[in-house]
Amino acid sequence: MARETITLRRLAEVLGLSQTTVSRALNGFPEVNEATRARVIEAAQRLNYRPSASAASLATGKARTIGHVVTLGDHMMINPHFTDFVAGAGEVYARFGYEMLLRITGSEGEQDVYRDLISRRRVDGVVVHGPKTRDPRIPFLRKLGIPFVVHGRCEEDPASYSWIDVNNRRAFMRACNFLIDLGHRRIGLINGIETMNFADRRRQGYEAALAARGIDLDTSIMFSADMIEPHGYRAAAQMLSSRKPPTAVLVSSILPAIGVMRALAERELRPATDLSIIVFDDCLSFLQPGNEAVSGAIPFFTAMRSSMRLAGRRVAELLIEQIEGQHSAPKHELWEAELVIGHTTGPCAPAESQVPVRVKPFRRYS
Amino acid sequence: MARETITLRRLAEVLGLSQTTVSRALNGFPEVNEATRARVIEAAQRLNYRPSASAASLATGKARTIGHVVTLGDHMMINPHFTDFVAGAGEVYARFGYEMLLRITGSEGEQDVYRDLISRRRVDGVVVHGPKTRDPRIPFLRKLGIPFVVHGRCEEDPASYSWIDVNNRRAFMRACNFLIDLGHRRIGLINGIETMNFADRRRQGYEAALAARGIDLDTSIMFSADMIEPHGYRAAAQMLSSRKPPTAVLVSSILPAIGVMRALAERELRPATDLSIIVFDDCLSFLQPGNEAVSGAIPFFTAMRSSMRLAGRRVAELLIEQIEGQHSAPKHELWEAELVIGHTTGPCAPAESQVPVRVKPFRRYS
DNA sequence: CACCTCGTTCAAAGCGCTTTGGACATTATT
DNA sequence: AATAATGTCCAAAGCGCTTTGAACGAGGTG
Repeated sequence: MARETITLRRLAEVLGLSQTTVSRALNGFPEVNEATRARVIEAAQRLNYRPSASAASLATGKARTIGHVVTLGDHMMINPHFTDFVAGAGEVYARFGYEMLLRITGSEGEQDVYRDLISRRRVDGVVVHGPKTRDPRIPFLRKLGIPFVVHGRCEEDPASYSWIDVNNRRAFMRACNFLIDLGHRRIGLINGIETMNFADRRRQGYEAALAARGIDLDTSIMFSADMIEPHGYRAAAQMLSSRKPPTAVLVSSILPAIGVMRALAERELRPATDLSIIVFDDCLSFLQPGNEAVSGAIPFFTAMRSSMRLAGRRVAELLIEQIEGQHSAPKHELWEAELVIGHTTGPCAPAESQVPVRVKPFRRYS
Repeated sequence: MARETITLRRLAEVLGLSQTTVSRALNGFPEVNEATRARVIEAAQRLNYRPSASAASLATGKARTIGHVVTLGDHMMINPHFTDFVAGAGEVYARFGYEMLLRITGSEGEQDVYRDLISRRRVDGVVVHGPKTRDPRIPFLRKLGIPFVVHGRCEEDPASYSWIDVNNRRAFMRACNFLIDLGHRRIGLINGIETMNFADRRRQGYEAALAARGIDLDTSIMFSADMIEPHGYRAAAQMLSSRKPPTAVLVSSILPAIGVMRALAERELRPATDLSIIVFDDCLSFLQPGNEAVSGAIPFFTAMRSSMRLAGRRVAELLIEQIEGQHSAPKHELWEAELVIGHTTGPCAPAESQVPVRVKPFRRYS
C-alpha cells in the first residue's frame, strides 16, 4: 500500500503509450481511440493512479480550490451558522471536483489573507462571508480581478459583483408587522452587530414597520451585539426588569433567543403569554432540524427562516459558474425568509395594549 | 493591480541574479550574502512577489496543507463543536504557514476521501474527527503511512497513533458522583450516539459510578441520539412524563440540554429544584463564552468543561510536529474535564430521595 | 608561489502534469 | 492514382519552483 506513488509517466510506460495519450484518455479528450481509452482507464484503476494535484494545477494554472476566509468576531468565535453554510457549499464542491480551503483570521489583515491566497495561486476564487455595510474587501477583490461571490452584500455598488442575500429588511418588517397585528405596541429588538450589513438592514426593517404604524422608536429596548446566548439573556433581563417592559421582542438569531428564554424562566415568565418572541433562525440544523418543519410538527420558536445550507450551495454554484464560464454578468439573488409560526408568539395581553386586540388565526406566511 | 503575476524567473532577471540565489535568499539559506539577501527581499516586496504554491509543492513534494474530513451525521449536519475546534487548529496552521483543506462527506466512502486527498498529494497529513469505537479509518491511514492525529481515540491499539482525547469516562463518573453526593439516586442519561467512542466512554463512566454506589441501571431513563436540541427535549419530556421521573440528568452536550430546559419550562418545572442537570459542554463559544468563566460570573449550567478550541490547537501542533519532525513515537494526551458548578444542580428533594441528603457546599472541582 | 578553504553565485536538471505541433496510417475525395 | 481529410498517437516544450554539483574569486597556509 505504501508502494511508491505511480505517476503519469510510469502509467504510460506500463501501457506502452505516450503521456499525451494517457493524459487525454483520462481527461476525456475526443481524439483517442475508445479501445485505448478503455485500456488506459482500466490500468489507471488497477494501479491506483491519481494525478498529482500540484502538478496539474501548475500545468493548467487552475487550483480547483475555493477559498473561504472566516473572520473571528469579537468573541474570537466562528459564527455557528457557518457550519451549515459550509456543509452546503461542500456538497457542491464535491460534485464539481473542487476543494475547499479554509482560512481563519482575526479581523486585522483580512485583505492580506485574500491577497496571499490569490497571488500564490492557491485558489481560483473566494467566497466573502459576513460583509460589513461598507466593506473594503469588495473593492479590493474587484481590483484583484479574481472571481468571488458574497454571502450577503454591501451597500456600495451591489450590482457590480455576485451575491446571494436574504431580504433581511423585509423579513424584520414582516415579523414586526405580525407582532403589531397581534396587538403589540412595545416591541424590543435584540440585533446582531450593526456594522454587519445584515444586522443593519434588519434594524431598518424593524424601524420601518414601527414608523409605518406610527409607533415611536425607543432605543432603551433596542440592543445590538454579537449573536450569542449571553447577549440575549442580558438584553432580555434588562428589558424585563425595566419599569415598562416590552410585550414582544424581535431576536436576530436563535442563540440570543435561548438567552431570552433563560431570562424569562428566571422570572417565571412564559413565552407567548408574557413575552412574544420572533427569531431569525437561519434554520440552524442542530437546533431546529429541517425535518421538523417538513414533518408538520409545530416548531418551538416563531421564526423567520432561511436555509443557510441552501445559501452555501447556491453561493458555491455561482462561484464555480463564474470561474469556469465565460465572463458573464454578476448575478444576484435576494431570498425571502419564511415566517413560520411557533409557540412563542401570542396576542398582546389586553391590559398592556393601547388598542383593541385583533387576534389573527395562526397561519403560515408564504 | 491585475498586472501579470511575477515569477521567480522575472524577479531574478530584474535583480540580475540567478533563480537559485533568489530562491535561497528568500528561503533563508545561509550561503547567501546578507547584502544580496536584503536586496532580494526588498525587490520581492516591492514587486509583490509570491511564490506559486503548486510549483513549490511540486518541487518539494510537500503540500503544506492539512486535510480535515468531516462526516455529516444522521441529521446531515456538522457537529457545531467543530467550529471551535477548527478555529483553534486554524491559529496554529497560520502560525506555521499551513493551509487547511476541508472535505465534507456523507458517511459512506470516507476512506476514499482520505485516499484521494493523500494520493493526489493535496495534503501532508490529516486529522481524524469523531472516531467511532472501532473505526476502520485508523488502520486504513496507518497502512497508507501518512501522518495523522485523531481527535478522540479508538478502542483498538490506541498506542499506535497520536491522539488527543478528553477523559470522558472519568468526567461522567465524576459528574455522576457529584449528583449522587447531592442525594440523587435516580439519574437519567442523555447521551450522544454510542457508536461514537466518546459517547461510549461517557456511558461507561455513568454506569461505573452508579454501580460503585450500588444503584441499578434503568434503561428507561437512558437515551442515545444525535446531540441536538430536539433530542434533549424529547428525552426529557419522556422522562418527566413517566410515573417515576429522575431527579437528575447527565447530558452529553449543551444543545440537548437546551432541549431539556424547554421540556422543563413547558411543565413549569425548574432546573436544580425540580431536576438537576449536568452538561458536558465543551465550552461552546457561542453559548458559553470563555470569558464568563474567567470573569468569575457563575455560569448557568453546571458543566463538565473542556475546551474544543484548545483541542484543535493541540491536535494541529502534534500533526505538524509529526509531519516536519523525524519519525517520533506517537503521542497521546488525555485531558481531564473540569467540573464547574452552575445554577442547574441542587440537592435531591427529600421527598424523592431514598436516603438522607448530604448537602455539600458548592465548590469548584479541580 | 602553489595549494586549500571559504563564501558566494550559477547553470541545469528535475518535480508530474498539460498542451502544442507534428507524424503516420487509414479512409474518403477528386 | 494522387490528394485531401480524417483518426490516433507521439516528442517535446512548458508551468514555476527547489536543489544538485560545480565554478569562481578572495583570503589563508605551507
